Amino acid sequence: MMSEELKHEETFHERKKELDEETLFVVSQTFKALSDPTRIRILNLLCTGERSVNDIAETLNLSQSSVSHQLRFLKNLRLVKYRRAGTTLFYSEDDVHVMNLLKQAIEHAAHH
Amino acid sequence: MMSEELKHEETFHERKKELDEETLFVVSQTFKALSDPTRIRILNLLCTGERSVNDIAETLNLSQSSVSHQLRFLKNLRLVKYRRAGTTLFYSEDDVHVMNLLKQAIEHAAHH
DNA sequence: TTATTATATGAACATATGCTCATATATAGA
DNA sequence: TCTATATATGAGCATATGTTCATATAATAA
Repeated sequence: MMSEELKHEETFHERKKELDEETLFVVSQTFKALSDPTRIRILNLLCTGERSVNDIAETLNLSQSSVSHQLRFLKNLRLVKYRRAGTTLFYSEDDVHVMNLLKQAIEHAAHH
Repeated sequence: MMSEELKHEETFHERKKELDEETLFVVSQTFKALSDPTRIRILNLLCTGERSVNDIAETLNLSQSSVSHQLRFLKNLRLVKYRRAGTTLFYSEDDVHVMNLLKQAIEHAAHH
């Protein structure tokens, strides 16, 4: 029989179910990125191809500052990348898997 | 040529790209539910079958109150449901699609 | 160099979020 | 009825979040 000290520990069978802190952090951060309407609109726009910051701001009717802040957020998570052309930065998607999660959710929501 | 008033409106070709407010709200709410470590742990636990509130709290080392609050949140979004057995409420998952999004993200995060 | 254009950044602010604590409610049994 | 157990709820609090405003930085052209 198990000792008192061990009775709350996981058995081999249960162990794989619990998520380690690293995975938990990455997953929550990923979904956090997709939990804001502004970021969703930006990512959804980038689905159609690369766009400059001002282009995004004008197309989505957002302030340049707001877009820039959100792009920094998305870039820190490596969900977007950019290339420079003179003074203009063209942002584009950089994580196929996360974009897929977004597309699935949009598809599902739109069909209801 | 287009009038000044119409120059910023969407053409037929562009229209389907922009998300309507309803879709935007549903998608952001869905991902918001998945953006918190506590809720992720709860949902991940419910993947293995129904669980009582206290069971969840003890298994995940969370307070009863915290679990109850989060379950209310998840229930409002219809991501979980419950059945009563005496004074005990057994919660279980109630949205296969969202659970799938979670599983995909966990799989992807764990493989890196 | 100076001016212009595009973008980034930090501070300030209002709102949202998640937790704890105390307490309320609900069901079952004695 | 009274008691015990399981869960729900509201208030309060600390922290996180997203926006705006003003300004800084970077690249280019004159």
